[in-house]
Amino acid sequence: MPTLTADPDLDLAQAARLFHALSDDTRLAVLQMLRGGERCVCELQDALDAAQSRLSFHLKVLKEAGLVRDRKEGRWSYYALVPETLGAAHDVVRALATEKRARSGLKVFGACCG
Amino acid sequence: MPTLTADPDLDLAQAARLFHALSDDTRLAVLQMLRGGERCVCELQDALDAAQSRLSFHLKVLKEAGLVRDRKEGRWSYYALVPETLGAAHDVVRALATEKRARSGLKVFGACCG
DNA sequence: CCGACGAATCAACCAATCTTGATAGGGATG
DNA sequence: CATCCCTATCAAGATTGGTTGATTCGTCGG
Repeated sequence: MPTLTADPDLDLAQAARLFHALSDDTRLAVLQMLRGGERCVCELQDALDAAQSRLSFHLKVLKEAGLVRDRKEGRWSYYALVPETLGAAHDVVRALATEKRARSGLKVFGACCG
Repeated sequence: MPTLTADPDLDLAQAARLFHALSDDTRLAVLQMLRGGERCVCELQDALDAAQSRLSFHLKVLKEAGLVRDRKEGRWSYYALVPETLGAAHDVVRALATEKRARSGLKVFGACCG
């Protein structure tokens, strides 16, 4: 679902949600771990030593942002990266870093800033 | 100051701060505007129609994150992007999107997850 | 020197987000 | 079925973040 539109007038609201999901130490640590492949919740718990419900909360945030997906197997849950969404974030950042057509010759200024 | 270390064990705390600065509509709109080049505060105010102190607050957040720099000229302040910082954000996202060396042959599992 | 203007800062308030501990559900195991 | 394990969810409190309006500060014009 998190499909960001291309360069011109990208969906800023959507991008903001995405960056919010990325704006937390614990969540970034989770993503970092998942770079190595799918992980079970308990592995993450061990590695990050985060309280169970805390980790669960952050996983939910990541999932709702579309950054990870989960899969249940028996009594375990496994989480993995969703590369497309990271790709989308990547695109937004790149777009922002890219200069837009310079301001047109005639001044677009408002009433101020002689 | 916002120098993120390269791929292995990137500075997650720093990255989190960066993404936090990016996680707000108004701030993204500001950055978006600045893609067109340096802008005076009053221009931003007009374009985004944000209350003066509100905008000032967000500009401060962006500045503290190193995403923009400011320059005073007479009674006006001009803000512009700091491309390096966006570059850093870009790198972090790319790193996260990049698979790390697969997990070693022997299982690194903790006490759980048969 | 005085008043107007552009911008930053402050204090107060409200809203969103995180953390914690408790509880509940679903699957395995005996 | 009784129980244990793994995970999700919930409610409560603490923390952080954003908005608003007022005040302050520096600069310019008269």
